[in-house]
Formats: sequence, C-alpha cells, structure tokens
Amino acid sequence: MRIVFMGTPTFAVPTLEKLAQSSHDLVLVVSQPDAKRDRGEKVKPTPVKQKAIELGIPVEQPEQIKENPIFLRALQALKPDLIVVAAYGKILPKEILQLPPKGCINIHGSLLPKYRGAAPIQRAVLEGASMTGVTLMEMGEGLDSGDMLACAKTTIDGKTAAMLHDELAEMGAGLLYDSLPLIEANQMVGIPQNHEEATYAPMIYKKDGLVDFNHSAVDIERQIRGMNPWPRAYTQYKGAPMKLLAGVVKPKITPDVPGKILDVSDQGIAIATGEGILVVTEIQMPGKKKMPVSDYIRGNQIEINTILG
RNA sequence: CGCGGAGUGGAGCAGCUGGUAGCUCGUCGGGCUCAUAACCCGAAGGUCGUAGGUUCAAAUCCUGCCUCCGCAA
Repeated sequence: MRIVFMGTPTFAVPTLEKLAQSSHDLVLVVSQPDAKRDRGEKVKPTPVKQKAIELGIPVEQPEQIKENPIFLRALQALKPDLIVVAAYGKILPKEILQLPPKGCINIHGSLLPKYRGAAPIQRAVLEGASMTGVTLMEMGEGLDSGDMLACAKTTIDGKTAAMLHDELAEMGAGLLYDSLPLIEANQMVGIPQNHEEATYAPMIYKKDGLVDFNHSAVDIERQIRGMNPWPRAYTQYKGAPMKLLAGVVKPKITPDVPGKILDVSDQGIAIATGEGILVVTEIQMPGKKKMPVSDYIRGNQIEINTILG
C-alpha cells in the first residue's frame, strides 16, 4: 500500500518508525510547521519531521490544511491507499478524509469513547482512571467519534502521564503495524462507539498545574502525575515557583491549614491538604534541576509552618 | 538576537569587595551503646565546566565556547 503519515509530536514518532519498517510505501510525511520556538532563539522542527528526515522520507508542512488546493492536489497526485494520523494537531477536511480508498486511520491515546480530544492521557491520570489504552479508529466527521477498529489496554497504577505517553505511543505503533495486513485485505471491521458514554479530554493549560491544597491529597497526587511532564504541578514557596514532581499520600491525621508545611525530612515535605497529608518527595525550584527533597535540603532550607500557594 | 538562573570533592550548597577552598549529607576506619537512620573521634576524596586574558597572585575580575535549568512562547 501507498501510505501517507500525518503526525507532529513525539507521541507519533514510534508509529512513523513502524511504518517505515513495514513493507509498504511510506510516500509522504505531513507535520505541523516549524513555528515552535524553544529557549533562546532556535526554531526546532517537529519531532516527526526530525525522524522523517532521519529516515529519508519527504515531509510536507502546510500552514493550513483546510481549503488548501495546492496541498490537496499534491496529496491526490501521490495516490495514497491509506492515511495514518497520530496527533497531527489539526482537523482534516472532508476532501482529505475521503481521498484514500482504505480510509484515514487515527491512533488515539485513550479507550474510546472515553477521553475524546486533545489530552486523553493526562485526563485519564487526573481523574484516577484505573485503565487506559490506545484505540485505532476510522476518521470521519466529528471529534474522535469514528468507528473503532482495534484497541489495546494498560493499567495506570502510579504511572505518570509521561510514562503512559511513551507506553501508549509504542502500543499504538505496534497495534497499527499489526493491523496493516487486515487493513490491506479490507478485513478490518469498524465498531461504532457508544456515543452515550463519550467523555471529553480538553487541552491542558499551564494554569492546570497550579495546585489547590484545598483539594484532597489523593487528587493532588494525581495532578502531580497527570501534569508530568507538562506543565507540572506547581505552587509557590515564599514567592518562588516550586514544582512538585512526586509525592505520596498519607492518611489524614489532624486537620490543619491546607498548604501548610507540617514537616520536612529526608522522607519529603509533608503538606496539609483539604483531606489527608501529601508528602512531596521530589521537587524543582527555578533554575535548579529536579531533585529528591532529601538532596534539596542538604544545601537549602525549607521552613516548617510555611503556607504554600 | 525574547528574559533569566546555574556549572566548586559521591549528593546538595557556601565562598565570588582576588592571596592556593568550607558547610550539611554520604563514604571508609575507630569508639560509645542492649540497640539505632542516634552520638563521639579520625580519614579519604576537589587541576573550583572549558579555552584564553588582566594580575606578583583568580574559584573569585574580563572575553569566547560547551552543558544544564526556570520564565515566556
């Protein structure tokens, strides 16, 4: 089959690699423009573009994908049998969705119909779901609402969103790879989603990382894991932003002012919350590296009774 | 040219109004103790990111480079 791949962030990279390894013709990779800036003055290509270059596959980066006749014609000229999409970042117009005979297949980082949308992995962690996974679906009109072709599951346990991200990226890549023969033979059967059970996973913003200590320790610990690697759960310690990178929940002992530091030791920083105590074990201060609290307090002070936030 | 912080013994930091380096922890040895992540004594371990410059003398001042990180996007 002639395949076009569309993707942008690192989540899509494993799938790109798998496609490149397959016996099919990966004729084009489409990714977002390089507009993103990093620290300093650098303009970095997207992770997918970098990998595509490494693999020697042509890359297109249309500024806009809708109502772009030039791009559409170029795509038509390639006569792709299949378009695979993984976290591309833009809604595809109907003309493109209808272009390949085998359709457009999307890899989504959740067990549909749960967590449709931009941030499925993080939302699953934040809400304390026990399982998550990846779903292969036929793309149609509507956000992540197409028929499901296959899925794979994993447990969340104490994993961070970052860990799940990597795991699901690989899982999705493998799932797609294994499905290619069936797709080619038109033996994939789409199962409609139960739209009644659909939930949405809106995009995460920087402010979603701000910790509210009135919440329970359980929720905050989930926030720490869900906001990893970005934007990270953060609070303020004496006016300086303090990122909370890992923590454990202790059962409630006696109620105290939420956000108050109750104890500091090699075990971590014990903080009162709306319900229970959160012992933060790993932090990062501005300009510093991430480090275990036990390391941090070797050369820095954290005062007990300070109110965070 | 977006703003900014930082690179010092294994870890985290201090020293930076120039005169060959200090703290906490860890490590090793010894002691005390019924015992201990406790306490006491002692030891090892650093060409102070890198290349130059200024100087009688630089971790400390100046310049280039490398690396790490926070903010903003």
